[in-house]
Amino acid sequence: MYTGGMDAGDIAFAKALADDTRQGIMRLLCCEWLSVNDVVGRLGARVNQPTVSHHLKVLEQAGLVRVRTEGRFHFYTLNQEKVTVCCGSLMQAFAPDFASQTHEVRGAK
Amino acid sequence: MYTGGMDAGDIAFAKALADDTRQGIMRLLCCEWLSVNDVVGRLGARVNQPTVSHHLKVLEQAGLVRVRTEGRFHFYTLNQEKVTVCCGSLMQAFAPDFASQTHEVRGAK
DNA sequence: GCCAAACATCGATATCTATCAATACAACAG
DNA sequence: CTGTTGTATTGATAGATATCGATGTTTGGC
Repeated sequence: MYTGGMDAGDIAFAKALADDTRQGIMRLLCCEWLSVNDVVGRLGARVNQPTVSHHLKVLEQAGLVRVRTEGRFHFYTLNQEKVTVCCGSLMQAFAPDFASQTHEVRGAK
Repeated sequence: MYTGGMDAGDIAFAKALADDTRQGIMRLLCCEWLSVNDVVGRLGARVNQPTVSHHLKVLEQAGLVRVRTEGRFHFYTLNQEKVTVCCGSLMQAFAPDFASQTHEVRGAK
């Protein structure tokens, strides 16, 4: 453990992205709202429900997905603004010579 | 393991970033060339040499650092173009609604 | 109230990874 | 050639995490 840095946000963002299954889920949630079982279904028989729930929780705690509860269904979608902010932060930290075109994010929550 | 995606580059990039110590090293190497012992020294007494060598190897295999050998010294520096390309790729995949301002990278190797 | 569906949580396990001490390797100095 | 310095590699270990079966919890239908 390093514990000498200041922005834990970049670490949390990178950790959330550092898994194949999670990136697969993120692709599914990129442009639509899906329920947990929808995600399970689209991932095929490779992953089952508790695993998907676990990954969605990780993504939620990293602020990378939005959740909307409707009855007994929990719908998730990707938080593209968060992705944009984090990529911008990474650019500023690790590619300052290329970060001139600052990504403007209006109302990023 | 998911094994259903196509671009392993984003995974490798995220995994390389998903560690505090490695991000600390990346910050040091962002804008200058440093030898391994230079990095060890600047990290204070928190991490020692084999650990730094290990992290540098991980970063190198991810294409995130450039190496220049001079005598018995190995100098490393951050590859900002690679960071830029990977952030752009992440934006295209996970924030397509915000990825309009495509980051132009000339001669990114 | 009862059952089924959707989802979360728990417990166990296997794999991965970060770390360090010890050692090997390479280059330079004498 | 010998000793020293800079770095890489090895082996061992502790901690993290991805996965799944089993179970708990909540909601809706009857």
